[in-house]
Amino acid sequence: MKRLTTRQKEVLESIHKFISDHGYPPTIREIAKSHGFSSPRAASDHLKALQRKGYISKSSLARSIRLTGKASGEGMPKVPLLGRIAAGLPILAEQNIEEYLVLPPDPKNRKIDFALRVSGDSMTGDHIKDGDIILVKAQQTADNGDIVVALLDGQATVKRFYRRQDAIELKPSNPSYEPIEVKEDIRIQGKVLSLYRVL
Amino acid sequence: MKRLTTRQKEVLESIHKFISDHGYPPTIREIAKSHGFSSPRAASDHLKALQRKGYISKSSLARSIRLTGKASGEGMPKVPLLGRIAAGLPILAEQNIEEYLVLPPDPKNRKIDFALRVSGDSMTGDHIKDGDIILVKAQQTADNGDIVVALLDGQATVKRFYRRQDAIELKPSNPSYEPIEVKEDIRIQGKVLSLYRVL
DNA sequence: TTAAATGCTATACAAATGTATAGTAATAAG
DNA sequence: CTTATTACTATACATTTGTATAGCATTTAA
Repeated sequence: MKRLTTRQKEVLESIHKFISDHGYPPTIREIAKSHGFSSPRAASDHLKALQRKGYISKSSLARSIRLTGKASGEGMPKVPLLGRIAAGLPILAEQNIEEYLVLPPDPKNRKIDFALRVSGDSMTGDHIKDGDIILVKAQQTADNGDIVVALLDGQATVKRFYRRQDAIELKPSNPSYEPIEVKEDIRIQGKVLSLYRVL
Repeated sequence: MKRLTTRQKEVLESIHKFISDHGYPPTIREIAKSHGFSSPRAASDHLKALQRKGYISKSSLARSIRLTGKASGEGMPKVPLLGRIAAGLPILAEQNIEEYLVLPPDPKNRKIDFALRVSGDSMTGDHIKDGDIILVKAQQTADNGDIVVALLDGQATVKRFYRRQDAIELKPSNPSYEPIEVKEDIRIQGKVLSLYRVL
């Protein structure tokens, strides 16, 4: 799913709010008005972009906008899906949030704090592949063998966690990658609880 | 809440179904058409009655019907999770249903018909491992390269689908397994759309 | 560097849509 | 018995609404 511009995010958010306030989707002119556009065309352009990027679907009928994915699940738990991690910021900083995901209830009743799109193939030994979305519980430490999210050089990375004598080993499960040794464990951001993949 | 007539119940039910099918409420004419009324007035009369009796609320805007109270509390989509497949029965037979899963809305807005727990490691080349839950759209055929669910010897199996000259090839993505040739494609039960894994 | 995408203003138009008017007939309520 | 409610047909009309046309300035991607 392609990324949205700030403006497009605002428009999508306003549609979400309108539906949750009114119970039915807004018209193009209602969207325009709520953003101060003086022409329906401005709102229509945004809708076309949102549709092209897969965030909404619509027909040529009145009030026929449908939110795909996230907002259609009212009342379900929502977690932030983190995109590119900006260096120096806390991982859950708003700048890092790409969108919000609706999740099914965790089968073991654990709390999911955030989701992250996996990039790279360093964990293919655990059958975690590029593009997979991992669901993560935020925590600062972990047990040996846990799959964790850690910040390395301002980038979020997924690795297996092992506590050594005087360091932490972050081990890729793909043997073509080398294990990484870090001194502090404060870079641990969370533990991976589940995985979701769209084919 | 005043009681409804049979006809009014039918109309209310059709509105409910329309919203759950389309994601937005119907127009007066769409309601009329679905009940075979030749005049929008007929549907409008029913809406007035439903509003007076407190079952809906509406404004004078397009598609502004709202279901009040419990009628609006739509549940999330639930799909059957299939367990051991009983030989000779249709895959969606009640005997095969282990439990019902609440799913997040599909990001591409596709319809999920059932879920299946993967058993075995024949698809590890696609990073689908034992215990994974695959979300499947029911269909009788597929395109080359699709990952499908098929019935082989009364057992549900997940393989890649390839149409050959006079047969169907079901190919495991784990090279230590041999491809399977079948004559008919009527055993295809559905196409795998997404995957969920609990760690 | 050139094309595509973004983000708008302004106006116009045909189709979609809620509502109104004018009836008819059967049933239920007071 | 009379009135309100139910349950419709048929047509008309003003608004609402999506979309189209014609621009323009800025930013992003190839």
